[in-house]
Amino acid sequence: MRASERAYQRLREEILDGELAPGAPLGEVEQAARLGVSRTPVREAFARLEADGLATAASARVLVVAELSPESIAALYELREALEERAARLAAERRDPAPFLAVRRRIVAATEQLDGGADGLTEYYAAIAELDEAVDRAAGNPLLTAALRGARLHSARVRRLARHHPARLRRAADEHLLIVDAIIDGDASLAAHATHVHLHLSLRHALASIGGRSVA
Amino acid sequence: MRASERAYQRLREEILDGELAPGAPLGEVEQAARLGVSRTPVREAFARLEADGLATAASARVLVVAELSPESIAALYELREALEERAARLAAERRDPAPFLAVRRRIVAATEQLDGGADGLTEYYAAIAELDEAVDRAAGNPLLTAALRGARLHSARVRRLARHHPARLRRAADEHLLIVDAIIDGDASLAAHATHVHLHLSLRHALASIGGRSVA
DNA sequence: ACCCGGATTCATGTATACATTCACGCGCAA
DNA sequence: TTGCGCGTGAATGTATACATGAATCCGGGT
Repeated sequence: MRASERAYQRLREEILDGELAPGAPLGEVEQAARLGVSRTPVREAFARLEADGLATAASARVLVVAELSPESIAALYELREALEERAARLAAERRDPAPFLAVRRRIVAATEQLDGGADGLTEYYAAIAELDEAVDRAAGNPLLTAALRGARLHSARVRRLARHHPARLRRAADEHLLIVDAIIDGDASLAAHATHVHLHLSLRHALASIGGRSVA
Repeated sequence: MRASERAYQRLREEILDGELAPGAPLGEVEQAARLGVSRTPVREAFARLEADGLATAASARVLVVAELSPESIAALYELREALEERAARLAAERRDPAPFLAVRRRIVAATEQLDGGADGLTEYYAAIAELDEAVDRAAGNPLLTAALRGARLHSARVRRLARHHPARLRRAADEHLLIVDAIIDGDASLAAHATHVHLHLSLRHALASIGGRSVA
């Protein structure tokens, strides 16, 4: 694999996992040394991270890991609402239930294994990721999918911050199933509204979970 | 100014203006020679263009100017609908009429000069750009603004393709004024619906104007 | 004549050397 | 003591040399 690709994925993972904390400075030489590549691929990785919004220019010449304040989390969910609602609506209008029937089974199965520790959690998130992908495919709008990709990246950061109780995950699964069923039924309006409700509750849980502390 | 910045802006302008036609290959050495810089800043410019969606990887190692088919235009307007409607709604809810009163005057003045040739057209688009900026400010959501920036970039390409008759521009101005008035009145619902209508009509005009030919 | 395989070539991918600019700190003067 | 100014340094910005690998073209075989 290309060195720039490895550098990008590694840095992205570290930012999403919180190993690189919000506000942490990103120096080319430092990261190049740490990752074992030259500055050139690191520069490219930095550029992609900045385009993703995971890194921001603190001043003219210093790049830092993007902040993650309650305000920015609220803004993120506002954006996701606009995008996911539209995507869900388009998916429902498509009327191609087959992939969603498959996703539905996977979500149900994953929910039953939620007490199985870390593996259960991983499978749960994988199932949700498959739902996202199915929605993107059905929506059939590459630009929308690209915009959603960025928003979901940020959501992964939030997810790690907000420790998810099994109770919340179980309820979230129900919300997801309602969305899936609406899409299967071709009920675009319900798909959109159910998506809205899900995001609203997710945001409320996330903000409550981090308790207002700015994770800078 | 940095060479990479100049290269990016120049290439972006040329893509938006159509001088670099959709499908045109972007070679590092070629553009570096043409722009009078080394490959390094050109690489950075290419990366930004790809992040903007103005360039896409045709194969593993060749980058081309992004296509602009009727399908992608429709997809673009679908994305803009989702984003602009939300932004207009947020702006209306903010209830800070002052900047919109100013923009309103500017749009009205620009509309009256629409027969004044190229200058009138430039002023018209500048007024619309000011409206976009005012909406972004009022929405107060940096992520939403960033997503809109990308979508509006693509719209600039479409605009150049669809030769705009004065009649359409005058009508578009009316649509914009309705949006502005809704925001001034704090009528979020009307602002969103008026935005929807405007984008719908703009898309219809654009598609009719380019007559279904795929501008690849 | 057609197809397959390998060498060649050229664009990209990476590393590194050089240029530039900004920031920090030290020293001098008021 | 404090403020200004210059020098030094360390970072980024740029250029270029080198490595890699994919696409093409040619030659041999079927």
